[in-house]
Amino acid sequence: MPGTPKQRRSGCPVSIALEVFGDRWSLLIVRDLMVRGLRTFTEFLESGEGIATNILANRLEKLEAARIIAREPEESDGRKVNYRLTERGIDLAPVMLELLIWGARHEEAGLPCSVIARMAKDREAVLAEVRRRWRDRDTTPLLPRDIAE
Amino acid sequence: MPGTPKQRRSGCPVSIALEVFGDRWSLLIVRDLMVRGLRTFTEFLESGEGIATNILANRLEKLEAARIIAREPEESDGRKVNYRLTERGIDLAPVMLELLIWGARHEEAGLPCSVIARMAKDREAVLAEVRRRWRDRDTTPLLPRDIAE
DNA sequence: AGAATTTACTTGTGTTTTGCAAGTGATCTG
DNA sequence: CAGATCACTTGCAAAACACAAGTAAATTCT
Repeated sequence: MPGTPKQRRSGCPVSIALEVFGDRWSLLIVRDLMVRGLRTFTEFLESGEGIATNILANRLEKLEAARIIAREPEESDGRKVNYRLTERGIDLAPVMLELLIWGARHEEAGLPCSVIARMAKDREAVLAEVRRRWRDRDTTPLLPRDIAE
Repeated sequence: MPGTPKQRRSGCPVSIALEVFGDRWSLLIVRDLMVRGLRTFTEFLESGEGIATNILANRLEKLEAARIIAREPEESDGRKVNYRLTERGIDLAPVMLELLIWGARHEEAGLPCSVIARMAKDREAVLAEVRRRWRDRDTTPLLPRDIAE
């Protein structure tokens, strides 16, 4: 039945959050929007993770339905669609930062230890900067690609 | 083949973290261990999310392989196996807390606003308490079940 | 001691989700 | 107008998942 609301597994906020973006791809799209400054379908496709086109389309749809991202067709080019984070989306910044710190600390990631240490130490400053960029629609990547890998 | 390393999609720490626990169930098991004080297969099964036995077995196996949890058979009862968080596992506390805050703030969760506000404000204190409980093997739930829902 | 119960799983089956390749239509560029 | 670009959709095979049932070892009951 279309329109049937999915039932929640439990009232736990963690469970609810995972129902929305608990999969291998959703948060990577959010990451691309949040720290890499990507905005279009093709850019996400080429971001290096190897997501398939149908899955990407499906995740964009779900993230939009969850009001984490919004789609806006570009005026200057009718083919393009720009995706951007909503307020709910940018509020995922702390989650993203902690994921980054955990991943960098516990797995052999490409980030130098100094960068990780700084991020963990200046948590609030990093988050403020992410939020500022979002407000100002400043899409320069937070981490240069050669450092971020 | 067990022990065969999966190839990584990218060197990004976020991507690496999501490869390990980017699904609907893994972090719920970590949550049960971290804040609810659950430790056995049956307890996880009955935690209210409705995970199937084969999936639970599979996730426990994967989390153990990722060294996020460890299994130790109980001495006093040869049938039981206790699972516990490793150091890598307890280091997921900040991720868990931010997920909790996001979920509670943005979705209609069962938590009262006052509890959320306190958690967000006393972040460091909450994390210290979680870590202390882990060190002391204190398994009393962080949140009473009637509040945590 | 034997029977029933508990515990931690495994196995089988059908459904859903995913990954891959190819294709489509609208728009833009040369 | 021809070809390229962009954001997708479609078809199909493979993998993951959900559900129900079953199993083996350890423990408790009688």
